[in-house]
Amino acid sequence: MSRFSPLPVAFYRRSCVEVARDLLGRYIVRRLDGARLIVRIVETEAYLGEGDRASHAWHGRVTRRNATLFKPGDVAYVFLIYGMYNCFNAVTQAGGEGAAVLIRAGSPVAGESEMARRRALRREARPGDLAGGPGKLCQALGIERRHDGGPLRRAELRVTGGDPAAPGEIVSGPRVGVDYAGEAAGWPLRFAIRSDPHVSRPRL
DNA sequence: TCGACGATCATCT
DNA sequence: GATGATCGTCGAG
Repeated sequence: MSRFSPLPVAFYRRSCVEVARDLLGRYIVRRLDGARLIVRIVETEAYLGEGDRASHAWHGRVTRRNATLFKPGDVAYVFLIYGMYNCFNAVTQAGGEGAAVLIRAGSPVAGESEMARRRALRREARPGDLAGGPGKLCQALGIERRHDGGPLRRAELRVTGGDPAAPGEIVSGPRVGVDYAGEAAGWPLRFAIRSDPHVSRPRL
């Protein structure tokens, strides 16, 4: 598999946690107004589905907002958070389970100046400024609600083979921003490439 | 119909 | 460390 060919459907139809780890190092390739924006995924979080209180699929509840979560793997789940930012997920597993992987951070590979423009940075970019957080990443890559439900294998937006992280350089810890989720808040479902400067805060 | 809230971020102190 | 921005969605009424 080459760095720029889309990951096959079968890649996503595995356990959510497995996919979350395997997505580290892969590329998100975004075609936008003739430009090509690329980031390498350096941080992910697994959201397991109905048994996971932090998941939008908690309790198996299906609503208009989260319907995409229950599709079979290989589609994007994009939702608006705090009225201002989007979050980009890859839906995983066979379908009907509500399992997905949140893409929390990426390291810019190509199109940095366009990303900086989209992020409206007022100062020189420091590591993590462009895509070091789920909201930032979507802003930098122009990922919006209209991508919700779309396959991750289109020219407009795709996830490709990239430069996968070695298992030994993967670290894990509790997920960010889910303190309300009781026991699930402590589950080590956040994954990142060790010491990568573009990983979001708090650092793992 | 309405009130509460969130898988965040930038900008303060 | 604390706070305000900002709005679609959900579930209660």
